[in-house]
Amino acid sequence: MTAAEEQPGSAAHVLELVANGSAASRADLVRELGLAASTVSARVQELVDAGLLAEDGEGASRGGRRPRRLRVPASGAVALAADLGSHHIRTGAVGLTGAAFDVEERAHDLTAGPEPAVEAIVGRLADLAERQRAAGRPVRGVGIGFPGPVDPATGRIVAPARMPGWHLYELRATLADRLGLPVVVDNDANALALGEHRAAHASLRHLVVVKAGRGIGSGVVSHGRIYRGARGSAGDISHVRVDAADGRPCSCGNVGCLETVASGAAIAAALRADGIAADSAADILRLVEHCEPRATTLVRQAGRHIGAVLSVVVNFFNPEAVVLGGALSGAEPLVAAVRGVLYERCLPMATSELTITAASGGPDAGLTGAGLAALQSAAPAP
Amino acid sequence: MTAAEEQPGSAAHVLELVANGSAASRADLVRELGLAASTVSARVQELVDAGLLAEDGEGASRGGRRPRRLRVPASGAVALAADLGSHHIRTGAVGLTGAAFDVEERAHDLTAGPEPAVEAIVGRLADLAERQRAAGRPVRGVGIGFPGPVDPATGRIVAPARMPGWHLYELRATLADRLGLPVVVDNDANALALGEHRAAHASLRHLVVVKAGRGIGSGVVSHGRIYRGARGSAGDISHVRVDAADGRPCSCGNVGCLETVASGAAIAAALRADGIAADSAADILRLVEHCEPRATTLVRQAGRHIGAVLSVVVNFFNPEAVVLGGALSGAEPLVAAVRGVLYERCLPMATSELTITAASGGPDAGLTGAGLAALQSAAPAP
DNA sequence: CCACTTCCTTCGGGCATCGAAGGAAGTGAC
DNA sequence: GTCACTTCCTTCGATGCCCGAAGGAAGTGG
Repeated sequence: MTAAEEQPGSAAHVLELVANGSAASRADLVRELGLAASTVSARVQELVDAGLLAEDGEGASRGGRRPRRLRVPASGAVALAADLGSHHIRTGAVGLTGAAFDVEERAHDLTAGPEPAVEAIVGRLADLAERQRAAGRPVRGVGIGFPGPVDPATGRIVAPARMPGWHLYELRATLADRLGLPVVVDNDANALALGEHRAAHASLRHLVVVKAGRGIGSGVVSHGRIYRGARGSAGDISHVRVDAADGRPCSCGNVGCLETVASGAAIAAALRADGIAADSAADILRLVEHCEPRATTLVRQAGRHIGAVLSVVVNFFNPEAVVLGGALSGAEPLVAAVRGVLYERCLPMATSELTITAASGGPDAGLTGAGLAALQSAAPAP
Repeated sequence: MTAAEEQPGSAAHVLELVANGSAASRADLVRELGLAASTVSARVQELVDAGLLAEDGEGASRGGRRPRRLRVPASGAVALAADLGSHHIRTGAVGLTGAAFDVEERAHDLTAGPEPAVEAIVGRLADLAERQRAAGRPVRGVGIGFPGPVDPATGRIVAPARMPGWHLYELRATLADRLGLPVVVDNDANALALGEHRAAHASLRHLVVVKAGRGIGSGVVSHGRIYRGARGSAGDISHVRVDAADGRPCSCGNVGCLETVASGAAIAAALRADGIAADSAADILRLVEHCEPRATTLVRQAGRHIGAVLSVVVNFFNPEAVVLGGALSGAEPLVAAVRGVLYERCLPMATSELTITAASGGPDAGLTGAGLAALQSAAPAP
């Protein structure tokens, strides 16, 4: 029932099923994987021998012998992860279960260019690596979520809006070099999508995860994996033209983009124009929670615009769920507006079994996703 | 370089590579598949023994021994195919190469309900089967392209607009029963997408094929295969709301859908309202070719509306190509308008290597796709 | 306590693929 | 012409993955 990874019954796949709770015993794995019991047993044995999996007492009987429960050992491997925002760097260690340890967020202005950002990231992650190793957890790799387009094959940043100096920056190579670990760099929305998929929707095959914060991004899960499209830019909904934004110049160089009316940055700017102090998405959220009417109106409007664009996506892509993440997804009016527009505009066939929900993975979902991506790409062999 | 089918080196895959011209010898197959030469040889031998593949003289040397050329034998298996339109039934036999034989189109009003349509289809296909068998070509199955939503798992028609009596009709089961052959039923746009992909864009992985005729549909190829989404309704762009259609009631029960301003039916209705006789998409095409200004304007406008919707799709899905098919794609102004809007509105990253083109598979592309789908689903073993 | 279920392992065997080795046929330099 | 080299394809073990049968261990429920 869970996302396929690589081969249907590979070691990595087994590990994932145990880590995310889909399977807690060999018998569960047999049911999930559809492989012969002997095959599963052999694979589990390998993983136990390699220290990547541990037996952990017995589970409840289902009418026969009790299963021997499996779990990922506490001393299991971790990946270091960093979730980069335009104004912060969030770091942490992510285990195979998707749990994040030792999470820390610091303010940092990414627009100041790549060098200071790399210094900050390397500093934080090197400390983190040391602490993890001291705690007996081997560090397998590094995952980075970057708030802009990333070429997934090379780990290079491509033409990010509003971040001069980053274009074609070799972020993966640089970090790999500095940290001496394999590094995976992906778009932040893709990281969030991966994290949400694993944390809350592991059984779904087709999923759209929207990250609504200062900017707007989306990550697409198709057939249980991140879908990137031809050039790696799939999931962009930020620069779709909407009529309500007619003529407004966008950071992408075009005019009338969704981002210019529905992003956190746009809402904050509109509030400031009305003399209401607001800078970040968190500020907006606070205003909405305090029932500031102007903020609520703007957020609801943003939700309607996002919903209008998503209605095309839902009809076209026919996902099983639309998950709203990012700071603004904490605002109920936004979620309600998106829901309303989608149910009103989309085909009944596309919405009849569609889940529309705010992200449930918490503030670490993006971090988790970046870490899981790194763990996944690192070979599970010891 | 070609679409993956099932296992990377299955018999069906080998057959497909030879059929579509990607490989003409065992050595080519080795290069395409990345398998060991011995493995490929064994698989080819099986297919030759089964009569599904034949040796055909020798090819050109590449500096060593000449390869023994492989081809699909003329007496190879075919599938019967039917491409259903709201007002016609087109039938033919499709070989593994994607060539269609014995094609015939008859007028038939599908809105009259399923029973007369089934009679017409069975009549035509039974004749066709007899002729093919007489010519020594075994008939492996039947593929149907239906102009409405199809549940791909069951081959049932689901809630087609404007076609009372078809809802939940068991088209696959009925035809399989009547013809005594395995039947595949799919949406006509999906069939067209499959046909176009094989005929002209076999090396592309992500592709959107729009069918613009009396209605508007689209078929999506992702990772080289038809993408269906959660409920099989993926690819719908017809019922996206566009502002220019504000308030117009649509056959789907909603208002303001793309279909109400950009479909062949809508254009024809607008022309009739202006006193210009037009009924079918073919009529519109004729008017455009005769430079009737009103028709040209309407078609260009339709292209802009379709382009606006596709711009969302292109940003989100990031395909390698957008292919415009269906009768209206023969109108240059429509293609030009779609191109213009896409290049204007989409992200440079999404369009920089995007191909936007009219379908090249000819009028039989949909038929071919339906037939290929049937051949593909029928096991290649004899 | 006895039949039945579930869980898991051991063992032999099937099947697909691989790589090495080599034969057949061709090219091109000398 | 001939000799080295290339390409094409086949034959023949060897290997590795997976399966199913058989069976032991442990529990449940009548």
